[in-house]
Amino acid sequence: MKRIVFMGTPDFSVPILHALSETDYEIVLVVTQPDRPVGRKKVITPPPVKVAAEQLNIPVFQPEKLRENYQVILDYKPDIIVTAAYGQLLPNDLLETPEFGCINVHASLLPELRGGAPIHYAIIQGKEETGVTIMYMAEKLDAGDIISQRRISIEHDDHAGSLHDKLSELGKDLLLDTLPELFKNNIEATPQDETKATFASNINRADEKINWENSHIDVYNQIRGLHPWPVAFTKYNNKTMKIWWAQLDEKTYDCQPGEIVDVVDEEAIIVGCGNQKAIRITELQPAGKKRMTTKEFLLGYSDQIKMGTKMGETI
RNA sequence: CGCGGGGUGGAGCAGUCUGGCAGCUCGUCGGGCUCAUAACCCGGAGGCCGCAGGUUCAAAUCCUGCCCCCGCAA
Repeated sequence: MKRIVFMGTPDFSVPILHALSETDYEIVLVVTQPDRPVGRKKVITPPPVKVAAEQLNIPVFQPEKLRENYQVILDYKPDIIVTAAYGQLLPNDLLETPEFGCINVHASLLPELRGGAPIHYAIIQGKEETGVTIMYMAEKLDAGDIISQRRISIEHDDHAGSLHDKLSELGKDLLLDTLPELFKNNIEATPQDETKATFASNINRADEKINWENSHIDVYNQIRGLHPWPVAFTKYNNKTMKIWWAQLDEKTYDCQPGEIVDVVDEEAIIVGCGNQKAIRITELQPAGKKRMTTKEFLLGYSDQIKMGTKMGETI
């Protein structure tokens, strides 16, 4: 029976862990990030993979710095290390030790979208197709030789959340199909084409702010690419307003970027973008309030939404 | 003790500063109009105003403590 050490941290990794646990392979150890303070109240919270591993009665190891503290993993004598969104780079000692190597499940079609936020950026960049890649891990982030890939199309109304779930499932399936071939030494890995590498580093605050100068397509992709986390935002009346959901409006408007040009059926606020087209905001969240539909918002805030005023401006 | 907004019928809000009948929009129920309607007209139900204490003739409103939700920052 092959001995597997699984390394992962967020929700993306959980279905993969569960699937592995139902195979004939033995998961001897789960490595995940340490419990972290979460949210405003800083409640110490275990990562999803830890919760799942404990339910499966698998030992859990949570080094603060893997590079300085990995002997435990070697002691478990894994035949292979499988990672999926673990969150730390593996030291060379680990990469070189297991007989069948260290492989990673990555949520993009490498060499595109290397880095920590490939799902978000696949949508933000308006891609119509993405996928998952299983590759050997190299010292450099997400740069190892490709073992297998599987594609999936991005639907027009997909968002980061829906695509995340699909890719997690896809990655799980691909891993279950790939592992047997790997153990039979049936695979030949292909080096990545470095000239085609693109990067999707973690989302920062600036990436979440809507630039109304952009085309309505780009704005729409940004909104759905950041939904349901961390959510795109703009400014209105000098306060933060999160934009949870919107639709494209293909009509041409004579408008300034960010200008409110119309309110339709009392349930959508239409905001002009840089290309004279617009988006229809259908779900939003004013600062200090809960997420709500535009219809609900207008019941109480309609006097604050005036035609011709602009979103995105900090007064 | 990091900064800030908030808790008011089922939903979203006003009212609080300056104490004095619980208000708006929507939904809901009943009736009417209509070929018809999510449109329009009429009528009704639905509130411990987050919790506890204090001040007052009188508290959603002022004072004190607590709970909860959210936007930032980290």
